[in-house]
Amino acid sequence: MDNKIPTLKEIAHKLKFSVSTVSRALSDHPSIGLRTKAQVQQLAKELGYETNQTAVFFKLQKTYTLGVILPNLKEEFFSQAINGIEDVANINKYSVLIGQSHDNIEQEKQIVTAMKNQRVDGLIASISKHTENIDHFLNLEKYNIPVVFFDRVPDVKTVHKVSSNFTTGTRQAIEFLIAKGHKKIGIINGPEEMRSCKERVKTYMDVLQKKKIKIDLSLVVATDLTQSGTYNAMRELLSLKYPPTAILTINDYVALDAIQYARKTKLRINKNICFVSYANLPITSYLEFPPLASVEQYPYEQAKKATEILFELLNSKGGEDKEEPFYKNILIEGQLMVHKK
Amino acid sequence: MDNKIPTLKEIAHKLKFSVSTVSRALSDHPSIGLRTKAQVQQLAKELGYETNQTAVFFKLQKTYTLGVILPNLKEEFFSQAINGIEDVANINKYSVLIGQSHDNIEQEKQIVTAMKNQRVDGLIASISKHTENIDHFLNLEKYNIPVVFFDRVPDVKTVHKVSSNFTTGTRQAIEFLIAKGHKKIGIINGPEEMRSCKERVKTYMDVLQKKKIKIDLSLVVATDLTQSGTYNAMRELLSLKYPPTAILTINDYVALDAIQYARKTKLRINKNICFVSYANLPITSYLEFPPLASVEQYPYEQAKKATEILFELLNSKGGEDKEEPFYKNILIEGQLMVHKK
DNA sequence: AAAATTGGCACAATCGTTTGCACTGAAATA
DNA sequence: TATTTCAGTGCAAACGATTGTGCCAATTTT
Repeated sequence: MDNKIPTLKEIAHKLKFSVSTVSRALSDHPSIGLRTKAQVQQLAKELGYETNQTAVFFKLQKTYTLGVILPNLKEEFFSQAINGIEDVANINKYSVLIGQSHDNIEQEKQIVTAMKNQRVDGLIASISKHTENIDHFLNLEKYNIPVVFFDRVPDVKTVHKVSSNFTTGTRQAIEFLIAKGHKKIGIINGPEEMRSCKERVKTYMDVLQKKKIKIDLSLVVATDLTQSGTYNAMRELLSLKYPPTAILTINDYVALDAIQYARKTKLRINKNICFVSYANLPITSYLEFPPLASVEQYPYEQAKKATEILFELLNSKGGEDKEEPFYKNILIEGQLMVHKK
Repeated sequence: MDNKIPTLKEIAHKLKFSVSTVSRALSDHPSIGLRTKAQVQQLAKELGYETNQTAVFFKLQKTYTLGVILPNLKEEFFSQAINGIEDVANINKYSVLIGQSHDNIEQEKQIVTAMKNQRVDGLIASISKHTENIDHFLNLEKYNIPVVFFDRVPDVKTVHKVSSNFTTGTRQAIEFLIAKGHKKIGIINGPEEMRSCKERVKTYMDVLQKKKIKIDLSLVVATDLTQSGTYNAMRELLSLKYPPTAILTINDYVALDAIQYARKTKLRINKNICFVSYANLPITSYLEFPPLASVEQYPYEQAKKATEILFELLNSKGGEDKEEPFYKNILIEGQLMVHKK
C-alpha cells in the first residue's frame, strides 16, 4: 500500500553496486562505466526514482530556492513581476518561495527570518511602503544570502537594486499635460518614505520651471495609497482656490480612486479634469473614463533583471571571494503610454 | 568575515553538553534540568542560533511546506485565495510554495513533479482550464502527499475538494434577470472541460423551465476565456435573430470583454443589454457600466477551507491509518451581489 | 540500610545524498 | 616480465538535527 519511496541505497542493493556508484551514474559522472550507467539509469526509471531534494539541500547547503518578498500579489504589477522572477528561476532550475508583507513591517521581518531559516539561496524584495530601516535584510548578508531589491527599493547605496527611472516617465507625463494646455497640474504622491516620491516631485518642478510655469506647492498632495487617503487628497486639491485641471497620480489604483472621487463631484473626466498615472494597468482599458496616459514601468522586466543579478551574485559567490564592494543599481526607463480612445 | 552559522554542536561544545541535550533544551523537553535549559537558551540567543530547517526537513521527512498550484496569480480571485491559504498555513507554521500553471497542462505536471521532489507535505490545487486527466495529482498519494482541490476542481469523486456551489448563485442570477423582465437570457460559458459550466447550464434551464420561459439553446455559447474568444461569443449572440437582452458570463473578466464588445456595437449597457457574472471583482466598482450583479464565490473562504482540510489530512495521517475512503466535497454557496449604482 | 524510583544527561543511530580518496584488475608501456 | 597507468568501483565521512535507549547518581520508599 504505502509504496516506499525508492532511494539510492535501494537501487545500489538491487544492482550490487555501491551507493556512490549509483549516485554518480545518475548524474552522468565520467568515471562510471557506460554499461553501469545504463543499468542504473534503467532501474531508476523503472522504480520511478526521483532524488530526495531535502537530502540534497541538506548535504549541499543549497536549496535551489529563491525567496521573494513583496507587498502583495493583488496588484497586477507584482503578479507580473512574479512571472519575471519565475521565468529566470526556472531556467536555472530554481524554485520560488513567495511572501507577502501586506505593507506591514513586522510581517516583512518575519518573512525574512522564515526565509533565512529555510535557507533560501537568495532573496528578491520589494519593500513595504513604510520600510525605512532595512537591517533585517542586510542581516542576511552575514548568512551569505544575497539580496536584490526591485521596484520599491531602499534609499541606500550599499545594496543591489533594480527600479524604475521615474524621471523620464514623469517628465514625459508632465510635458504631455503641458502640451495639452494644462497649467495647473496637481500631483497625488505616495508616502514620503517611498523613494520614488521625491524623484517625482523634483522632476515635476524641473519641468514646470523649464516651461516657465509657476510652481504652486499646494498642488502637491499625498495619499497613503488607501481609498480614503486618496479621497482626502482629492478633496484637498479640489478645494483649492485654483484647483488643478490635470492630476498626476502615483499609480493607477490611486488614479481609479481619484477618478471615482472626481466623478462623484460631477466633474467631467478628461474635460474638466484629466488624469495621468503610473503602472499602465490592463484594467484601465475597460474604463469609460481612464487616465489619459500612464507610465509603463515594466514590472516583468524589472523583476527579471533583478533575478538575473541575483543569479550573478549566486554564481560569483563561490567562484571568487574578491571583495568588490560594487553594488548594482539598475534603472529601467519608464515610458509614457498614451491611451488611445 | 564569513561568520559561521551556529549549530547545535557548537553550543554543545561550548557548554560541555551533548548535542542531544542542547537539542532537547531548546525544544523545552521535560527531561532537561532547568539550569541547563536556561544556560543553553541563553547561549543560543547570544550566538543568534536558528535551527537549520533543511536539516530538520531531511531528518523528519517533513518540510512544513505546502504546495499551491493554480492557473495564475493575475486574477484577483486567485491572489485572494492565496491569502486564505497563507493565513491557515502560517497559523500552523507552514510555508507556502506557489506554482502557476498558466493554464498549461504540461507546466502543471512539471510543477507537481517539482513539488513532489521538494517533498511538500501537502498540495492545494486549482486545475488548469483544460485539465481532465488528473493522474499526475493522484500519483502523489503514493508518496503520501495529500491533495485538496479548490475552485477549479476535477470531476471525480475520489478526491478532496472545495468549490463553489454554482447552482444557488446561478439560480439567483437568472431569477434576478427574470424579475427585471428579461426573457431572452444568454450565457457565455467557459470551456466544456470545466465542471462549473455544465452545472451553470443545467441550473439555467431548470430556472427557465420553472418560470415557464422558452428555452433557446442558441443563447448558450462558450468562450475559451480569452478576449477574442469572448468577442466571438458575443458576435454569435448578437447576430441571433432574437438576441439576448441579458447575458450571464462565466466570470467578471469575460464580462469586461463582453461589455467592451457590446459598447463597440453601440449597444447601451444596462439599457439595451444587461450583464451578470461571477467573481465579484473589486475592479468592477470602478466601471462606468459594470455588470448589474455578480455572484461572489468567496475565494478566500474556499481556499481557507481547502487548507484546513489539508491540515486535517496531514494530522490524521500519522495518527490512524484506518482506511476510510471518505472524500470531502465541500460546496461554498455563491451569493449574488447586486451592484448598487 | 537496602531496594526501588527517577531526574538529568550522554551515546549512538539515523535520515539520503555527495564526494574525496583508496583500491582493484586489466591494459599499456618499458 | 616487471612496472606504470588508468578506467571503474567501493569506502567512509560528512551535512545538522532528532530521538530511543542506557546509565549514573540522588532521592524516595520499604
